[in-house]
Order: sequence, then structure tokens, then C-alpha cells
Amino acid sequence: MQSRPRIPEATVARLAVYLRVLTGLADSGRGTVSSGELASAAGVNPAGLRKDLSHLGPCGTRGVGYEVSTLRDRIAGVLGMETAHACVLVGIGNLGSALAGYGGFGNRGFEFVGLFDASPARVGQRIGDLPIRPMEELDAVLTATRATIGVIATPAEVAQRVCDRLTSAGVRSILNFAPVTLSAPAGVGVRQVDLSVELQVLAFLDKQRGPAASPLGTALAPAGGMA
Amino acid sequence: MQSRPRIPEATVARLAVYLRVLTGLADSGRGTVSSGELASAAGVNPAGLRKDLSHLGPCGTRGVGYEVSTLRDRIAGVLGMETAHACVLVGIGNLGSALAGYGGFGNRGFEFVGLFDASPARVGQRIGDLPIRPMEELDAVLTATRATIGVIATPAEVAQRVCDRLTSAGVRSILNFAPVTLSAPAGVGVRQVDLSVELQVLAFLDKQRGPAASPLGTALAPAGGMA
DNA sequence: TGTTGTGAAAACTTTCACAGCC
DNA sequence: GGCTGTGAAAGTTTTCACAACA
Repeated sequence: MQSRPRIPEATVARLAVYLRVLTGLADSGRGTVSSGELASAAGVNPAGLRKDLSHLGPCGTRGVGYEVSTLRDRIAGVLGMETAHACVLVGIGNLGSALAGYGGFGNRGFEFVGLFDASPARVGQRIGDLPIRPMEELDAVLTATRATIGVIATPAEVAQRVCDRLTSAGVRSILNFAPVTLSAPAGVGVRQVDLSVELQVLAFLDKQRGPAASPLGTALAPAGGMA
Repeated sequence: MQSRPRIPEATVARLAVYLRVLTGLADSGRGTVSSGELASAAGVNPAGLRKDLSHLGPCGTRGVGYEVSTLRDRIAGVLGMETAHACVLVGIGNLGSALAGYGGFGNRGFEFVGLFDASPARVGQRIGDLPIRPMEELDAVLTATRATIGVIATPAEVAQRVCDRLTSAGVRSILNFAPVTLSAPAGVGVRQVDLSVELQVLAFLDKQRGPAASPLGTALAPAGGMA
């Protein structure tokens, strides 16, 4: 299987996780790793991991496992990390500042090349070595840097307008933290991270798992059983 | 279909989105809404939305649509939002501060009741009306508040230890922002938000969609000059 | 007429089991 | 003996099409 026939999106997300684990293993000098161990470190099933990797073509040695640095490079290549990706970030409030200051992107191939905010109070401040720019400069920076990824961390009310400006200036991928569903032209990829949704899913699953579990030993026999 | 036979997790996540949209519609005085309109606002397919809602039992009127406030309350009830959920947040760096200061949780039924950090420099500062406490007080606060949700925004290196402490003190749900895969006892729900993974998936999907509008293959300006 | 609720079909994803190779 | 790669099975999710109904 070459990577032609399209890699499933679920697999792509896991490949990114494997890459993170493999990078850690490589840094600690590990030479080879088995699917079982890698799967355990990534929190997935070993057979599923092997199926995921099968989309990259054979890349292990039977009876041995995978060579850590080779596999890491292979996945990095498939994910398109041989070149850095330039990103702009719009909305430098608390969350935006956190994202702008987060060092974890750089060593994974993503780099912010522009920070934007509508508030004059914030414009001109710096985060790291980047200045916060006014929204008026968005198009110019996008043109100059050819950034293809836009990150939106604005209030919900303006997120759609920001999205429109980004896409009309040529941005093809958007990561949105504002709690609204964005609509974007065909050909533009949007991913949504909604922190409240995550919490609600957690709370629901907990409720579903066992209604009356009190931290102190309130002995109440659960109907279904425990696991 | 009553809600007995378990609601699929994918559906739960979408219900949380519908709830957000419905809350907005209700606030703007809207009386009823059709599956088509609601689906469009939530970014999903109308038939899928109706199937999702079918897990709650019949809740619309044929030929008319759904009553906005009724449906909102129904979903809120199913998601367990009749009571507030107490959360603790560990790791008050940039991201943690952003989460602690984010107003969007409160009106969705989640409330931080404790903020913790290992750094003496941060302990004692306040965010909103909560003080940042030392890690030593974690168990006492968990016991006193009976918080069942823990949010981890620490560096990757300590996230697993924090997870262990949270779960052994009775936390049953964890939202993890640290870029590591956590292992937790059975019966504890963990959700992972990895910002780099989101960016990598975006970049891959863009690459796969076609190099159509990439005029410059590799020439990404490093931060120095322009930015 | 317009819209919901739902069975049946299609697509996708995960899991299993084992042949094939080291 | 051990581990990968993969076809086939099982399970899940999405989509379609339409009967039921206000």
C-alpha cells in the first residue's frame, strides 16, 4: 500500500501521536520498538497501530520491530513535515497569548509568522520575538509570508469574519478555538477545538459509567457492574 | 428509543454543539427551528442530526420542527447539566491561566474550584477570585469540594504524576492538554487535546487535497526578517 | 405541504487471527 | 520464538430514502 489511496483521517491523527512518541524514544537513544510497546505508549491497540502503519508501506522488520528513527522520519515525511508550516494567529487574549508563547509547535514544524489583534491596547506588544499587529496588516502579512494555516482565538462574535478574511487571503487551513461553527469555502479545511464540548463529553461519559459514585465509600451497588 | 441503550460518543459530542447553537437561538428569541437549519448552524448533515436526536426520544413536531427552548433543556438534561460540575486545574502556566480566566465554562455548567501549581513563584497569585495553591493542598481541596473533573495543563514530564494523584484522590474524568498519552485506572475517563496533532492533521489534509494553490513549494520565510 | 423519525444501505473503523518472514 | 503485515470479520457511524404525521 503506497500512500496514494488516501490515508483515513483517523489514522492521520494517530500517526501524529506515534510521531510524538517516536521522537521521544529517538531522543532517549532507543534503537528499535515493537508495535506492542509503541501502541501501549500511544494508547492504542497494537493491531490497529500496525494497520495504521501499513498505509505507509512496509516499514518494520518481522521478528524485530520498527527502527525508531527510520519510522519517525517516514511518518514525518508522510505528514508533510519536511518543510515548516507558517501560521498566523488572530486574537491575542489569554488563550491566544498561551498559543503564541507555546514552544511545542516549533519543534513540530509549525511556526507563527504573524500575531494579530483588533484591540489597540494589545497592538505593538510583543510575545517572544513577534509583535502583535493590527488587523489591517493581516492581508499584507499573509501575502508576504504565504502562511497557509490560520489559528483563530478570538471571541465567538468575530470568528466568522476573521475566518472570511483569512480564507479570502488564501489561507487553506483553519484551527478554530472560538465556540462557533465556522463556514468556509470548499477546499478550506477547518478543525474545531471546543473546550466546553470536551468537558461536556467527559461529564456525560462519567454519568453514564456510574451515576452515584461518591468519592467516599457510599456503598451503593451499581446496577450494571463495575469495570 | 429511550436513552437507556447508550448514546454513541460521537453523538454526545454533537449534542454539546447543538446545545450551544440552541442556547444562542433561544437567547435571540427564536421559537422553533428545523433540523435543516440547526444542522447547518452546527455544521452537520440534517439526517444525522435527526438520528442524533432520536436517541433522546421524539422531541420535535412533524411539519414544524423543534421547539428551541424545549430541545435545549432536553439536551442539557441528557448531558447532565442540571447540576454544575466542579473542576480542578493543575498547571497554571500560559495555557492554564487562559483556561482559568476563560469565562466560557461557567455558563456551560463547569466551574473551577481549585487552581494548583508546583512553582512557588505562582502560588499565592490569584486568577479571578481563586488563589493558586501549592500541590500539597490538592487532596484536601478535592476532598472538600468533591470535584470530579481534573484538567491538566502542566508540562508533559509531570502530567502522568499529576494524573495519578488526581485519580487516586477520586477524580473520575480528566481533560489533558499535556502532549503525552496518559494511562489511568479503568473507570476513569481521559480526553486528550493536543494542539500540535490538530495542526498536523490540518496540514496533512491540506497537502492531500492538492498542491493546487501552493505557488511556493518550500519558500517559507523564517521568522527573522518579515515577522 | 413540510418536516420529523427511522429502517435499511453504505461507508468507515476497529478487531481478530494467522500466514509470512526474520 | 517473536513480530510484522494483512485479509476477513465485527462493530460503529454516516447517509439515504421514505413512511408517518401535524
